[in-house]
Amino acid sequence: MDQLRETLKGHQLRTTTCREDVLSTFINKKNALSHGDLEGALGENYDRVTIYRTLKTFLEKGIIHKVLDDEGLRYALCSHNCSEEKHHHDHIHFKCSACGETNCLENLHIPAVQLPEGYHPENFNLLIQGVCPKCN
Amino acid sequence: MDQLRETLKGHQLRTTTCREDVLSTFINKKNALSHGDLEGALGENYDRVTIYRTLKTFLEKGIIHKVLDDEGLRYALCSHNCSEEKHHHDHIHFKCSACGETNCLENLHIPAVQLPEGYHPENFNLLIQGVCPKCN
DNA sequence: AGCTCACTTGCAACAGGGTTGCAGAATATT
DNA sequence: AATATTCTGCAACCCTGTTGCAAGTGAGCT
Ligand SMILES: [Mn+2]
Ligand SMILES: [Mn+2]
Ligand SMILES: [Zn+2]
Ligand SMILES: [Zn+2]
Repeated sequence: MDQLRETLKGHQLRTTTCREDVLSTFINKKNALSHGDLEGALGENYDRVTIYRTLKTFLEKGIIHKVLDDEGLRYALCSHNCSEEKHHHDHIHFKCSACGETNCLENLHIPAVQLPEGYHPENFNLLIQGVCPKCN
Repeated sequence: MDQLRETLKGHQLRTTTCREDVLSTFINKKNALSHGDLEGALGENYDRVTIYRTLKTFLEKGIIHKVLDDEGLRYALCSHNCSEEKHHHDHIHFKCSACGETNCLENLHIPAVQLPEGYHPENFNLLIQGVCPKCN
């Protein structure tokens, strides 16, 4: 609980109950969350718009990162300390077609790809869909 | 023009001007297109809903495939003959942050990944963002 | 060519996701 | 406690995508 305040403070963010709750939701549920997920978990306490703005703020500050998905965006905690300037994510995301959860596979990073002449890659995003260990 | 009819017929689809126009738009522009792109190109001729339904039909029949994107879905032609049952796509998509175009890199396929025990992968989707040859 | 039936389209209406402006509330600082 | 700054809630709005239904069209057959 004080951990949360530390994290927020560390990113120059004021401590508000909404930010604490959103952050602790990300920490408790381990998987990637959509805005809808958060609204489901916290919707009675906070306005939709506030949750949107909290996500946007967390994104900018490097607290969470986007997770691509074939049916809408999700977000997950940045494990390493990402900053406002630099997100460094080269890990793989796995979406289970059975339980629907999307998870970061933090220690599996995306293999290097030899691109043709002239391409300057900056950012990689690999989503693998299939069945996760819990569901097979 | 007769090529289009052939393709549609080959997928058990009736020939309609909307389907012909959507298909030829995909063929002419080489890059991945969103519904909005198509609406921009053909919107005066067809209703939005019809374009949505055309995309859905083409998807189901294996004429086009989804392209993941951090700001909404796009679609691109399937190069190999995909069917209603089986899409086989393991190629990389590249999105240029300068011109905004997303393209299939058909001959670059996604490198194999060694997943931990218990994961059963079925589908891979790799999006690389950066600057394309035209824009650097 | 004309008939028929199944499929396709346009329209209207709706649901969901996401954004913006602004006034009031809460936070951090003094 | 007073202040400046930031954050929240609300309302309004736009964009994307879906559904139901009636009218229109395509393809196969006579
Ligand atoms: Mn991740
Ligand atoms: Mn492709
Ligand atoms: Zn699962
Ligand atoms: Zn470019």
